[in-house]
Amino acid sequence: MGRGKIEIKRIENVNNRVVTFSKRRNGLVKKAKEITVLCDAKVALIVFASNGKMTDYCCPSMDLGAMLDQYQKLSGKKLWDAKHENLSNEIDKIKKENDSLQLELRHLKGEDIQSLNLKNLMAVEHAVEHGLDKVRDHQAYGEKMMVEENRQLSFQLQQQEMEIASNARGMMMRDHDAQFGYRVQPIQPNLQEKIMSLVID
Amino acid sequence: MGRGKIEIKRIENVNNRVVTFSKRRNGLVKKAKEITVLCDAKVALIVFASNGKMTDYCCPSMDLGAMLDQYQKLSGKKLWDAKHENLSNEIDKIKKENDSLQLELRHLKGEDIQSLNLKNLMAVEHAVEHGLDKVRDHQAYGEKMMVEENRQLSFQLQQQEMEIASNARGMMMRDHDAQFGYRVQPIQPNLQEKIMSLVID
DNA sequence: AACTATTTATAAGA
DNA sequence: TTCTTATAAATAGTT
Repeated sequence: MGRGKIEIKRIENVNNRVVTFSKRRNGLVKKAKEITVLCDAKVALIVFASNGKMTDYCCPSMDLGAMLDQYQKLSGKKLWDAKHENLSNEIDKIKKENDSLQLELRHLKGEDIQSLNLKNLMAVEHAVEHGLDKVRDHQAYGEKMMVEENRQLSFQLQQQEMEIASNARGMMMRDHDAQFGYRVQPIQPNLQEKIMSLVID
Repeated sequence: MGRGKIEIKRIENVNNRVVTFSKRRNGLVKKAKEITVLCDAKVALIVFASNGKMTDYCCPSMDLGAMLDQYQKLSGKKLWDAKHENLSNEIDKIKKENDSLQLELRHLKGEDIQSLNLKNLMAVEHAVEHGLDKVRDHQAYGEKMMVEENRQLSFQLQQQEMEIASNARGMMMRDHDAQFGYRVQPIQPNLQEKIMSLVID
């Protein structure tokens, strides 16, 4: 419908294609609106131009979400129900995992143990005893490290005092021995940090 | 476009309306196909007749699901993402809860305690000690109940023996004292079951 | 963005 | 529904 007949195939001239798109898209939306009004129809229309720009129309009597729900019912095709189901399943799985963790935790804290039989009760006792041992070992280790740190700090202090004494002597000797000056480095520089992290909140 | 001009308003004559719907719906789909081919456009079209019957068209280069994903991105409107987001958020929340439960559990078992500071470490120690006490109390309670149960069983046994002796005596007296017959009931009927659940796997 | 010659869609009738 | 056909509407090519 125009000055000349055209074949229905891709318009190669970019400009013509863009102009034709614009005209026909307007026509399509107009027709969609008309059939909606004339015939009481429900219409949803989404158009993407080749440049990605979108145009859409949805009849006023039903929103797109409802249209698509209806589409899924009538066509049997799934648009989002599948994803939806997967997520729901995952939630169920994680919730169960959560419940069993929570129960185990309560057992280790000595709660709800009425529900345990003797064998499981003994397993819990062993787990708890073992945990307690490890916690106490760890604390003992911390104390041991503290003692070691003390020893090292004392050592460094002594070294620094010696250095100061040496520098003082050097000054008195007009820097005569400066080439033999030295600086003490901590043997394990991060040790103190590690221990402090155990002690400080 | 036809024998006469028409106003764009609802066609009241049902038959005309249905016929017009049919013609215009075909026209709409045809136009949708044409713009798809001519202009490289992506088009999705869903039409419901007033009787509920559905017609749809989707360009061959993209399925409806992908079209709608794109629609949501470009329009910012949510069709099903809202539902999905809720579910995803819930999953995240539960997963985090899960992680912290798991960490707490490991701590109570004496694992990963390097990451605890002294204050938390002591809290864990107290929790574990308390749990151990409760587990041991519970076991002690079970043993005590066992002793008590034994005592009661002995008592019942004795009562039954007396009953049997009494019945034997009654028979000899030709049921003369039957109105004074009695039956021993267990004092705590479910006690044994409770204890067995502690002992049996 | 207008114009307009032509093609296409379709309203009414059969 | 389908076909026909007169007419309205859409639009291809042009300005």
